[in-house]
Amino acid sequence: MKHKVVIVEDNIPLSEAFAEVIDFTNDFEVVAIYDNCEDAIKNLRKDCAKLFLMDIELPGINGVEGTKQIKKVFPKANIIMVTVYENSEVVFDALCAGASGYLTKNLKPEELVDALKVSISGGAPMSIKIAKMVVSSFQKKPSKIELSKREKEVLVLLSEGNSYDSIAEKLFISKNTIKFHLKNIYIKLQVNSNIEAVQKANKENLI
Amino acid sequence: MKHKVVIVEDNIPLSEAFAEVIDFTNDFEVVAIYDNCEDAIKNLRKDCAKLFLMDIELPGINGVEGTKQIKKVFPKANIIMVTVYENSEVVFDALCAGASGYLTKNLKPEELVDALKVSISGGAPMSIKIAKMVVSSFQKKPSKIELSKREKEVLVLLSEGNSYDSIAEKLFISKNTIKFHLKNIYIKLQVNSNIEAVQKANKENLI
DNA sequence: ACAAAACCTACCCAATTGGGTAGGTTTTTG
DNA sequence: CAAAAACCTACCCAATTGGGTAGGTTTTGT
Repeated sequence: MKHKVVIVEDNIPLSEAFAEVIDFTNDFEVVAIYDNCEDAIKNLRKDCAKLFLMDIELPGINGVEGTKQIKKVFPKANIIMVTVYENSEVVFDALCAGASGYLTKNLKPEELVDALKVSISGGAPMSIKIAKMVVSSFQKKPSKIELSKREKEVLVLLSEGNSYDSIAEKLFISKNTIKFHLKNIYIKLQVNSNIEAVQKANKENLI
Repeated sequence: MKHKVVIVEDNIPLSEAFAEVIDFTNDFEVVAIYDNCEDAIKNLRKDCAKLFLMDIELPGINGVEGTKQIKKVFPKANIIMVTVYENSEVVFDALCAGASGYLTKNLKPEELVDALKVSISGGAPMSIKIAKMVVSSFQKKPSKIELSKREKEVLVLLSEGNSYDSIAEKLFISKNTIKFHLKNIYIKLQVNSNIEAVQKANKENLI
């Protein structure tokens, strides 16, 4: 039994080329080709495919939105984005939407097939550049802002929802001292409210 | 000119096997093998390698900590973790520390060489399972908590550090209404302060 | 058309927070 | 050692926030 693949791509020659490559394999077969997400979503249950090759730039519903909708119906669908976009925002949007892989259109036939194999076996096919982007997104650069140990403690407790009183109790110091530290924290972070301080500390990886 | 590789691995037979594979290639050569991070860090400038194969479980400084220190001296070092650990915490710790790739020890010789090639060309070599984990980490599951459109607007503005007054101005409604919405938000999120609300909303991907 | 939900406003009071000054001790560092 | 930095406390006052009640309009769904 071959794995069913649906292609959603408005560049017809390209989708036909993909289909030809896929149908040539022993393990995969293309059950439908759509040039828009709407039709793909309409026929989801009929096609009953586990694998999707999804373009991003599509007329009507775009690929990211389409991915969300397909995943809502079939959470286990493997949706591989195949697009020309390589800028970080689109990539992360697609991954957040539930894409299980991300390839760029300049891929070779065997790469396409490899990606399908990787995907069906629970992996996440990615082009080299995308993999790098994804990994890089974890590498938080340290902030240049320096908080003292005590200031960090206060900020952490504050971020957990403690009131000044509660922080004071937990650190065994007076509420006035908490205020004193926060005042200094606000200056260092250049903010003027507790919420901003917590947000900024999070963004700067200070806590 | 071959690319210099340093191996940090306390399983000597394994590190020697790696070295043998690497030295057999035309593009890479092992310039040093260490069974601990301390020595590797000490000889950083002498070895002057661009590539590191780093074990995680090491006596003394562990691989994650070692990675941080090496990246501090050589931010451009390509450090590939090669370990048996596959649990998410360790993987993400390693990536955050600056690892540019993550492989598991059951890898084949050609996979090792491929990883080096990928890494040197700016990519991020990962085993299939790790790639999947990394991609999955982006897929935020939607919260079951439902906020109205207005409540989200208020919460977003609050999270940006606006005071009630400021939020009221921006939404063209009265401060009292802001308080009203926040009261409801606090109930829905089961919190009782603005900071907690913002934190929880972030955690639940509500804003 | 009706009910439910969402949205809006106002008022009150208690509690918390922000910002300031003024001073003290302890720890770190040149 | 002396200076600097971090840490601590207290007090004051203005402003903001939390929590409550009581009512209104608009939008949504059945």
